[in-house]
Parts: sequence; C-alpha cells; structure tokens
Amino acid sequence: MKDGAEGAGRAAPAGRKDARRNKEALLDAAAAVFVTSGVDAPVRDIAARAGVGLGTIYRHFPTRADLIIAVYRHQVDACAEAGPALLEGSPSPAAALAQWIDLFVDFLVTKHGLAEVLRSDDAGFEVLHAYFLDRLVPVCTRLLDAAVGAGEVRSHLGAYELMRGVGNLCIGADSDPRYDARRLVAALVAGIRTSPS
Amino acid sequence: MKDGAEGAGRAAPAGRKDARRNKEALLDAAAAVFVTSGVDAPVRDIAARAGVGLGTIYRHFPTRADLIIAVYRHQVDACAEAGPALLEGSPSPAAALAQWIDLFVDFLVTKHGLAEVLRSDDAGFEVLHAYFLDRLVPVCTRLLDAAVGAGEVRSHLGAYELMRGVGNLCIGADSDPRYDARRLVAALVAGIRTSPS
DNA sequence: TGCTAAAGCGGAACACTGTTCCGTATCGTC
DNA sequence: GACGATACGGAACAGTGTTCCGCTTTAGCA
Repeated sequence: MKDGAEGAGRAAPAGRKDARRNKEALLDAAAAVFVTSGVDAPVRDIAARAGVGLGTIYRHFPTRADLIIAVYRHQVDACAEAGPALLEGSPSPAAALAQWIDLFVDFLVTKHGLAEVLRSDDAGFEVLHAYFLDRLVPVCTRLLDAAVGAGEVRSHLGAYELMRGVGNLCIGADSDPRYDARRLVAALVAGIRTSPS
Repeated sequence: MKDGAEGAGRAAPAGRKDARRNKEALLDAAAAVFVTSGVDAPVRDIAARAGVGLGTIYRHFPTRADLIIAVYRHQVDACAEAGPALLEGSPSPAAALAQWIDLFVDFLVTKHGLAEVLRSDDAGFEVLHAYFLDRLVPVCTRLLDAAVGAGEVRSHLGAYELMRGVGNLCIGADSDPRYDARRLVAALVAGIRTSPS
C-alpha cells in the first residue's frame, strides 16, 4: 500500500542513491555479523563491516531493533505465511500447529541470540517484540483455534502465551549441547494436547 | 569442614570486624536493591546503598554472580532440601516432582530478573549457573527418576534439560501480566507425563 | 558545465555500564 | 603509642549504545 510500483528496481528508490547503497551494505553487513557474532554484536562492528560511520547506521535504523527486523523480515513473513498453508495441507489441525511451531523454533534456534533479545526488556526492543507478535500471533491464534475446535488441544493457553513460551524455550539453545530446545518445545506442545500422542 | 565451631556468633568470624560489618551491609543492601531494581541493578547502586565504595564490593564479591549467590543461597538450599521431603510425603512421585517444580518457579518468578541472569551467557555468570545446577539438578534427578520408575513420566528429558526449560519459561514472568509462567510450566510438566492428568 | 541547497556522512563526544588499581585509613596487636 | 597487615574508597579504565554537528556528496537547475 505504501510503496507504489516502480519501473526500475524492486523497491521504492526514495532518497539519494548513495543512501540506498549504504542501507543495502548495512543490511548485508548486519546479516553477516549476526551470523558470526550473534544479534547483539556491537553496533560499531556492523558499521565497520559495512564501511560506514556510526551516524549512518543510526540514520537508517534508529534503533538496533529496527535493523534486526529489517534483516529478518523476510523470514518472519515466510513463517507467518506458512501457517495457513500448513493448516490446509494437514488433516489434523494439531499436527499443523506442531509443524508450524517447528518452523518457528528452527528460525529462532539458528539465529544466535535472537530469542534472548526478543525477550529482552531493555527499552528499544519493544518494537522488535511487537513486530514478531503482530506478525505471528494472529497466525498462531488461527492454528490454535482450529486445533481446539477439533478437540485436539486444550484451551488453557492463549496464542500469545504459547508463542512466548516457545520463544523462551529457545533461549540459549545454541551454545549448550546439553540443551535441546526442540525436545522441550515438543514436550510443551504435548502438554497442551487433549490426549497423549 | 572449613569453618570450625565458634562460641559467639553464628558464622566463622574470620578477618577484621569492620570487614564483616561491611559484608553484612552489602548483603542487606543487595537484597533490598534486588527487590526494587532487579538482580541486574548497577553495582554502584548497591555500593551506595550499603554506604561503601566500589572497591569494597568487589573485594567481598569478586563478581556480581557471587553476590547474587550469597543473597539467595539460603533460598536455593531450602528448595534443594524440600525435594526429598516432598518425595517422601507424597504417594505419587510425579506429584512430588510437580510440587517441587512449583517451588522452584515461585522462587524464580518472585526475583526480578533472576531467571534472565541465570540464563545469561555473559562471562562471569557461569559460577551462578553452576551453583544453581550443582545444587538443584541432583534433587531434580532424584524426583524425575522416581517418577519415571513409577511409570508416571516418560524418560525423554534429563533433569538438566527440564530445569533449564522451567527456568527459561520463567523469564520475563514478572513485567508482563499477559504471560503466566506457572501455566506454561504446568503444560510442560503435563507434556512429560505418560498419561494426561 | 558550474553552482547551490538539501541530503547524507563520519566520527568525536557523551552517558552509563562493569572492573581494576593503588594511595590512604583503619584495625588489632605488641 | 607504634606498627604491620588488612581493608577501604573512589578515580581511572574499558566497552557498550546513542547523539550531535561540521563537512562532503549528490542532484537538480541555469
């Protein structure tokens, strides 16, 4: 709605050309640094890697959360869009829910420190928290409602709580071989089902 | 073994008197500050409240984790000791396990930010992590083994994983009325049982 | 092509952390 | 009372995020 169709590139080329180039470089650099040093890598590292100054990074992304969102937006969107597809493709809503949660867990676990920062109560991360929630809670709600409607899942928990719980269980999943977040999440999901699987 | 019996006080009064007084003041101040500002309150705040300098706090507690441990040691010990008692007092090992976990959750949830810091991978907190684990995992193992032995709980998860999962679920439990850690933990515990409760 | 206002850039500087270090003050003893 | 060991206080250092402003680059226009 906001970005009109453009003839040349793929996104609305507003502003100066060098500004766009820098923003692009920043996104690439951030993605690379996030992989090696985690999402909470020093801002200076990202700026250095992109070859820009600190002012530039803060102009394009007023807060670190904005940068994280920009880097992962595509993947979050993909996860959100997979929800309805899963629901249609599966005879059992509970199975669809479980598969979708697996998708979410895979996403979180492979992003060094994302779950931590998602859960951080530092000011400035509400926007990140809000983005994930806005995008994913509705999807989860739909899956959960379907499963509850089919009598496969108890209605104790809201979608928000479920997602928060799953997110929390993913914290520290990397960096500790003794801790397998997927197993814990599986147990949690089993715990909300009406019958033992 | 290390502290011999003493006639006067309750603990071994080693070192100077003023040093002991300061350590005491520091513990009191830390406990108070933890309540109001959370476990991750600035070190300076604690020192100021105790009326001592920064050097003093670092001499008595080389790292913040040591201070946290000192403040909560009694409660952690109480939790550890409650385990065997619960097991004996209950006909169902699974019920004992659930009760014990409730104890642990209550402890974590009422301590602003303890669960977060327990999970932090910042260097210097391994000692805190280790203390909790050393003290509580054996207790949890015993309860879990009993429950598995009674056929009430599946043996998917180790005690370590279970405790980590429970700890993670407690993160951010205060400061968000929409999130009820106890409910999530209950679901997790339900998920490891052999039959739906 | 050359000029100019706007847009953008870089990084010094600030605020706030944890942590170290050492000159000074205090304690307990002789 | 003097003295050595012990402990104290807080300045100073290091590593964060974030702001700010003088300078540079861009892009439109004559």
